[in-house]
Amino acid sequence: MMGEWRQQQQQQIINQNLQNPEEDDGVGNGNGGLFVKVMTDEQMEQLRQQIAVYTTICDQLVDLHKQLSAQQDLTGMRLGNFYCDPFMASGGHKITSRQRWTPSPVQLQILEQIFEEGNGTPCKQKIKELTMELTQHGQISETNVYNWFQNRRARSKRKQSMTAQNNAESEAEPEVESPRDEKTKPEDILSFDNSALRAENMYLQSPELGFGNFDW
Amino acid sequence: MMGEWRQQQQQQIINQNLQNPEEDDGVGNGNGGLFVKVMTDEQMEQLRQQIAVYTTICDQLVDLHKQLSAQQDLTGMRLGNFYCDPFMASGGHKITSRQRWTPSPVQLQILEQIFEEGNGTPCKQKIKELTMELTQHGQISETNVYNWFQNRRARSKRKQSMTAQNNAESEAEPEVESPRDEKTKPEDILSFDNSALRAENMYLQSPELGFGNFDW
DNA sequence: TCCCTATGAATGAAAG
DNA sequence: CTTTCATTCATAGGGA
Repeated sequence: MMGEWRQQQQQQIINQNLQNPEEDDGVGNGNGGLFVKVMTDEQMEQLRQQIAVYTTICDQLVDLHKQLSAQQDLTGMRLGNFYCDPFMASGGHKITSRQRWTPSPVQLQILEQIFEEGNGTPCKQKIKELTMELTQHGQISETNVYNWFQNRRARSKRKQSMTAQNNAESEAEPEVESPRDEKTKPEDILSFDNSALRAENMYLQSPELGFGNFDW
Repeated sequence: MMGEWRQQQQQQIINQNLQNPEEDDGVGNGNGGLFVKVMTDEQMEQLRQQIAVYTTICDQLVDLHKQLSAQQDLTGMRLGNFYCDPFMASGGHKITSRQRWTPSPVQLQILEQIFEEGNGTPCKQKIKELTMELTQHGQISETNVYNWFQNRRARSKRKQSMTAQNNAESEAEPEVESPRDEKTKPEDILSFDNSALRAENMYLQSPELGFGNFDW
């Protein structure tokens, strides 16, 4: 049952944290791109483990939640959206003043995934479909989706050209500006499979979870 | 418990996260500790955010669970039976320690001067040049310059209209801003902080473990 | 220690 | 699509 949570798991988690403090020395100020960090295999492994721990935790929580909600899901509370419901105000105030759409974590995750899939500009039809799906996770309109993609793309682009722009004083421009989709990033040493993130909405719908795949 | 400090920051953190095509795994090989990875600041940031995403997910799941189980015991004893307690201090998880650029006096002076010159719109090219110049007076990136102008202009404008504020009437009601005390953070109904999590030191202590210890 | 203000940064939406 | 605007978030720094 839900009480099956292993405390030991916690212990284990905690034990994994014995990192190395130190490191920020010369790079204290955050100007992007010019500096690089160096990680040893060991550090990478540690990092990987920490993330794996999160994966596990999420997994278990999700499981727990499913059990719970299964045995009692008849109350007035909707479990689906635990993100901000635009109509429920806190402290009783401006119920309707939210003018700007704010993606819920789930929505964002989905959008991000679609975006990542490369198919740059989703056509009208797709947007419509997507909106349909996203609606299940909160208020959203097609315009929101459209704007989101527009912005996402524009910013992604800008950011990229900015990153590769740092030391380009000597050389004209390497290959910074490529006609390909921004789907391609310079080099992503650490690439997490966000399918695991999908898990967040899994507790709601998709029973299948992709927690095991952290193949980076 | 009177002067809590609200904190909500996950919302944003959750935002831009992964978007990388996965490629060489890099870490899987066990060729001894001599192998090192080089990461750019950007990549580091990305990693941070990815982890932060997990943190958030865990938080939310935990919260959801708590809501569920709490509901089982008794009824809405909590304020208004909101399933989410929007405000509540949390120990303050510094998941992402984003450093922020601070203009040096010289830089500021230069920027201010440019701004004064009226050319309100520093086109891209100019920004680039300006950045080049400013770099001689301290770390700075084009983004910084860009942001600076954006903010400078926006705030300048706002301040102006603020001064001309005539509708101090009680009924004017130009905007329906929250009646609760001014300083209270806006609705962060969305971000479930992990205070509850810590408060009961329940099953996990996820939030901090992820990043708190990994302060590279 | 706590709260407030100033301001760098993020981002939805709109204009161009 | 690209650039700009408006609003909001988050944090550094100051004051009591």
